[in-house]
Amino acid sequence: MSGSSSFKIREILRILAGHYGNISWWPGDTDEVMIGAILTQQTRWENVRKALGNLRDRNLCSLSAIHGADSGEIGELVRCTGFYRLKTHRLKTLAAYVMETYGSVDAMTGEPSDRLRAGLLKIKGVGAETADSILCYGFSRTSFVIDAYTEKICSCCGILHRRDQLKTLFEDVLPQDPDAYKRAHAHIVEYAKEYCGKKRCNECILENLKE
DNA sequence: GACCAGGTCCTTG
DNA sequence: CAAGGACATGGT
Repeated sequence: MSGSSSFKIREILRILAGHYGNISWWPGDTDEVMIGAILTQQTRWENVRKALGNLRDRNLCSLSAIHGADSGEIGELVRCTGFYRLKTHRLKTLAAYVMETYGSVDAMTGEPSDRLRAGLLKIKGVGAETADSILCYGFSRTSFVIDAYTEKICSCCGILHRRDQLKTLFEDVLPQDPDAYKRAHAHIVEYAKEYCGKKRCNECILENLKE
Protein backbone atom coordinates (compact mmCIF):
# COMPACT_ATOMS: atom_id res chain seq x y z
CA MET A 1 0.00 0.00 0.00
CA SER A 2 1.36 3.39 -0.87
CA GLY A 3 -0.38 4.91 2.13
CA SER A 4 1.76 2.88 4.47
CA SER A 5 4.87 3.60 2.39
CA SER A 6 4.22 7.33 2.67
CA PHE A 7 3.87 7.00 6.40
CA LYS A 8 7.16 5.14 6.69
CA ILE A 9 8.94 7.67 4.51
CA ARG A 10 7.68 10.50 6.71
CA GLU A 11 9.05 8.64 9.71
CA ILE A 12 12.42 8.01 8.07
CA LEU A 13 12.78 11.67 7.12
CA ARG A 14 11.71 12.87 10.55
CA ILE A 15 14.11 10.57 12.38
CA LEU A 16 17.02 11.43 10.09
CA ALA A 17 16.37 15.16 10.43
CA GLY A 18 16.36 14.82 14.19
CA HIS A 19 19.61 12.86 14.09
CA TYR A 20 21.66 14.76 11.52
CA GLY A 21 20.02 18.19 11.49
CA ASN A 22 21.26 20.92 9.21
CA ILE A 23 24.26 19.40 7.48
CA SER A 24 25.71 21.14 4.46
CA TRP A 25 26.45 18.95 1.53
CA TRP A 26 27.70 19.19 -2.04
CA PRO A 27 28.82 22.81 -1.97
CA GLY A 28 30.06 24.49 -5.10
CA ASP A 29 28.69 26.39 -8.04
CA THR A 30 26.47 24.92 -10.72
CA ASP A 31 29.35 23.99 -13.03
CA GLU A 32 31.08 22.15 -10.24
CA VAL A 33 27.94 20.26 -9.27
CA MET A 34 27.36 19.16 -12.85
CA ILE A 35 30.93 17.96 -13.24
CA GLY A 36 30.89 16.31 -9.83
CA ALA A 37 27.63 14.55 -10.65
CA ILE A 38 29.35 12.71 -13.51
CA LEU A 39 32.55 12.03 -11.63
CA THR A 40 30.83 10.60 -8.56
CA GLN A 41 29.10 7.85 -10.51
CA GLN A 42 29.99 4.62 -8.70
CA THR A 43 32.84 6.46 -6.97
CA ARG A 44 33.73 7.73 -3.49
CA TRP A 45 33.41 11.46 -3.00
CA GLU A 46 36.97 11.78 -1.67
CA ASN A 47 38.32 10.85 -5.09
CA VAL A 48 35.89 13.22 -6.78
CA ARG A 49 37.08 16.06 -4.57
CA LYS A 50 40.65 15.46 -5.72
CA ALA A 51 39.62 15.49 -9.37
CA LEU A 52 37.64 18.71 -8.93
CA GLY A 53 40.72 20.25 -7.32
CA ASN A 54 42.85 19.11 -10.28
CA LEU A 55 40.41 20.70 -12.70
CA ARG A 56 40.27 23.92 -10.68
CA ASP A 57 44.06 24.18 -10.64
CA ARG A 58 44.06 24.17 -14.43
CA ASN A 59 41.03 26.45 -14.75
CA LEU A 60 39.08 23.57 -16.24
CA CYS A 61 36.34 23.32 -13.63
CA SER A 62 33.61 24.69 -15.87
CA LEU A 63 31.63 23.27 -18.75
CA SER A 64 32.73 26.01 -21.13
CA ALA A 65 36.39 25.22 -20.35
CA ILE A 66 35.82 21.48 -20.66
CA HIS A 67 34.07 22.04 -23.97
CA GLY A 68 37.23 23.56 -25.38
CA ALA A 69 39.77 21.39 -23.59
CA ASP A 70 41.75 18.42 -24.81
CA SER A 71 40.26 15.05 -23.78
CA GLY A 72 43.68 13.69 -22.91
CA GLU A 73 44.22 16.45 -20.40
CA ILE A 74 40.78 16.04 -18.83
CA GLY A 75 41.41 12.31 -18.60
CA GLU A 76 44.61 12.78 -16.63
CA LEU A 77 42.94 15.19 -14.20
CA VAL A 78 39.93 12.95 -13.49
CA ARG A 79 41.83 9.68 -13.59
CA CYS A 80 41.64 9.29 -9.81
CA THR A 81 37.85 8.83 -10.01
CA GLY A 82 38.05 5.63 -12.03
CA PHE A 83 36.27 4.91 -15.32
CA TYR A 84 38.20 7.95 -16.45
CA ARG A 85 37.97 7.49 -20.22
CA LEU A 86 34.24 6.92 -19.93
CA LYS A 87 33.77 9.90 -17.62
CA THR A 88 35.89 12.17 -19.79
CA HIS A 89 33.66 11.34 -22.71
CA ARG A 90 30.54 11.97 -20.61
CA LEU A 91 31.88 15.33 -19.44
CA LYS A 92 32.63 16.35 -23.03
CA THR A 93 29.17 15.27 -24.13
CA LEU A 94 27.48 17.15 -21.28
CA ALA A 95 29.58 20.25 -21.95
CA ALA A 96 28.81 20.14 -25.66
CA TYR A 97 25.09 19.81 -24.97
CA VAL A 98 25.03 22.76 -22.58
CA MET A 99 27.20 25.07 -24.66
CA GLU A 100 25.54 24.27 -27.97
CA THR A 101 21.97 24.25 -26.67
CA TYR A 102 22.09 27.10 -24.18
CA GLY A 103 25.36 28.92 -24.78
CA SER A 104 26.16 28.93 -21.09
CA VAL A 105 25.26 27.25 -17.82
CA ASP A 106 23.66 30.48 -16.60
CA ALA A 107 21.28 30.44 -19.55
CA MET A 108 19.79 27.19 -18.26
CA THR A 109 18.37 28.77 -15.13
CA GLY A 110 15.34 30.11 -16.99
CA GLU A 111 14.28 26.65 -18.08
CA PRO A 112 11.51 24.87 -16.14
CA SER A 113 12.60 21.79 -14.23
CA ASP A 114 10.78 19.19 -16.30
CA ARG A 115 12.31 20.42 -19.54
CA LEU A 116 15.73 20.73 -17.94
CA ARG A 117 15.43 17.15 -16.71
CA ALA A 118 14.22 15.77 -20.04
CA GLY A 119 17.11 17.45 -21.83
CA LEU A 120 19.68 16.10 -19.41
CA LEU A 121 18.29 12.57 -19.60
CA LYS A 122 18.82 12.49 -23.36
CA ILE A 123 22.56 12.80 -22.83
CA LYS A 124 24.42 9.48 -22.90
CA GLY A 125 25.88 8.96 -19.46
CA VAL A 126 23.34 11.08 -17.62
CA GLY A 127 20.80 8.84 -15.96
CA ALA A 128 18.05 9.67 -13.49
CA GLU A 129 20.28 9.99 -10.44
CA THR A 130 22.81 12.22 -12.17
CA ALA A 131 20.07 14.42 -13.66
CA ASP A 132 18.30 14.78 -10.33
CA SER A 133 21.55 15.58 -8.53
CA ILE A 134 22.18 18.34 -11.04
CA LEU A 135 18.64 19.68 -10.71
CA CYS A 136 18.55 19.51 -6.93
CA TYR A 137 22.06 20.59 -5.95
CA GLY A 138 23.08 22.56 -9.03
CA PHE A 139 19.87 24.40 -9.83
CA SER A 140 18.04 24.19 -6.47
CA ARG A 141 14.99 22.51 -7.96
CA THR A 142 12.63 20.25 -6.04
CA SER A 143 13.67 17.06 -7.82
CA PHE A 144 14.48 14.31 -5.34
CA VAL A 145 17.57 12.15 -5.82
CA ILE A 146 17.07 8.42 -5.45
CA ASP A 147 20.30 6.44 -5.19
CA ALA A 148 21.34 2.94 -4.17
CA TYR A 149 21.36 4.00 -0.51
CA THR A 150 17.83 5.32 -0.64
CA GLU A 151 16.69 2.12 -2.25
CA LYS A 152 18.48 0.06 0.38
CA ILE A 153 17.11 1.97 3.36
CA CYS A 154 13.61 1.84 1.94
CA SER A 155 14.00 -1.84 1.28
CA CYS A 156 15.13 -2.39 4.88
CA CYS A 157 11.95 -0.69 6.01
CA GLY A 158 9.78 -2.85 3.80
CA ILE A 159 9.22 -0.20 1.15
CA LEU A 160 9.75 -2.12 -2.06
CA HIS A 161 9.31 0.03 -5.13
CA ARG A 162 11.16 0.93 -8.28
CA ARG A 163 13.30 4.04 -8.21
CA ASP A 164 10.92 6.26 -10.15
CA GLN A 165 8.10 5.27 -7.82
CA LEU A 166 10.25 6.01 -4.77
CA LYS A 167 10.99 9.42 -6.25
CA THR A 168 7.28 10.18 -6.48
CA LEU A 169 6.65 8.92 -2.95
CA PHE A 170 9.38 11.14 -1.47
CA GLU A 171 8.29 14.15 -3.51
CA ASP A 172 4.71 13.73 -2.33
CA VAL A 173 5.88 13.81 1.27
CA LEU A 174 8.57 16.52 1.18
CA PRO A 175 7.74 20.23 1.50
CA GLN A 176 8.21 22.20 -1.73
CA ASP A 177 11.53 23.57 -0.56
CA PRO A 178 14.80 22.86 -2.38
CA ASP A 179 16.75 22.99 0.88
CA ALA A 180 14.53 20.27 2.34
CA TYR A 181 15.27 18.12 -0.73
CA LYS A 182 18.99 18.73 -0.45
CA ARG A 183 19.06 17.96 3.24
CA ALA A 184 16.89 14.84 3.01
CA HIS A 185 19.09 13.16 0.42
CA ALA A 186 22.23 14.15 2.32
CA HIS A 187 20.78 12.62 5.48
CA ILE A 188 20.08 9.37 3.69
CA VAL A 189 23.62 9.09 2.37
CA GLU A 190 25.17 9.96 5.73
CA TYR A 191 23.01 7.42 7.48
CA ALA A 192 23.71 4.70 4.94
CA LYS A 193 27.47 5.21 5.09
CA GLU A 194 27.29 4.89 8.85
CA TYR A 195 24.91 1.96 9.24
CA CYS A 196 24.42 0.00 6.03
CA GLY A 197 27.32 -2.33 5.36
CA LYS A 198 27.27 -3.93 1.94
CA LYS A 199 26.52 -7.39 3.22
CA ARG A 200 24.31 -6.78 6.20
CA CYS A 201 21.76 -4.09 6.78
CA ASN A 202 19.32 -5.97 8.91
CA GLU A 203 18.93 -3.36 11.59
CA CYS A 204 16.31 -1.01 10.35
CA ILE A 205 16.72 2.73 10.56
CA LEU A 206 13.59 2.90 12.66
CA GLU A 207 15.47 0.85 15.26
CA ASN A 208 18.95 2.36 14.93
CA LEU A 209 17.84 5.93 15.40
CA LYS A 210 14.87 5.55 17.65
CA GLU A 211 14.70 8.40 20.13
C1' DG B 1 44.41 -10.32 -2.97
C1' DA B 2 39.40 -9.61 -2.63
C1' DC B 3 35.87 -6.41 -2.37
C1' DC B 4 33.53 -2.17 -2.99
C1' DA B 5 32.43 2.82 -4.23
C1' DG B 6 26.76 8.84 -3.99
C1' DG B 7 25.69 4.79 -12.04
C1' DT B 8 24.77 4.12 -16.78
C1' DC B 9 24.62 1.74 -20.99
C1' DC B 10 24.45 -2.32 -23.75
C1' DT B 11 23.66 -7.11 -24.49
C1' DT B 12 21.15 -11.51 -23.37
C1' DG B 13 17.73 -14.85 -22.10
C1' DC C 1 11.65 -6.75 -18.50
C1' DA C 2 15.44 -8.80 -15.16
C1' DA C 3 20.07 -9.92 -14.99
C1' DG C 4 24.87 -9.61 -16.04
C1' DG C 5 28.97 -7.39 -17.82
C1' DA C 6 31.94 -3.36 -18.92
C1' DC C 7 33.93 0.70 -17.50
C1' DA C 8 39.04 1.66 -13.83
C1' DT C 9 41.19 3.80 -9.89
C1' DG C 10 41.97 3.99 -4.95
C1' DG C 11 41.02 2.69 -0.22
C1' DT C 12 40.20 -1.02 3.51
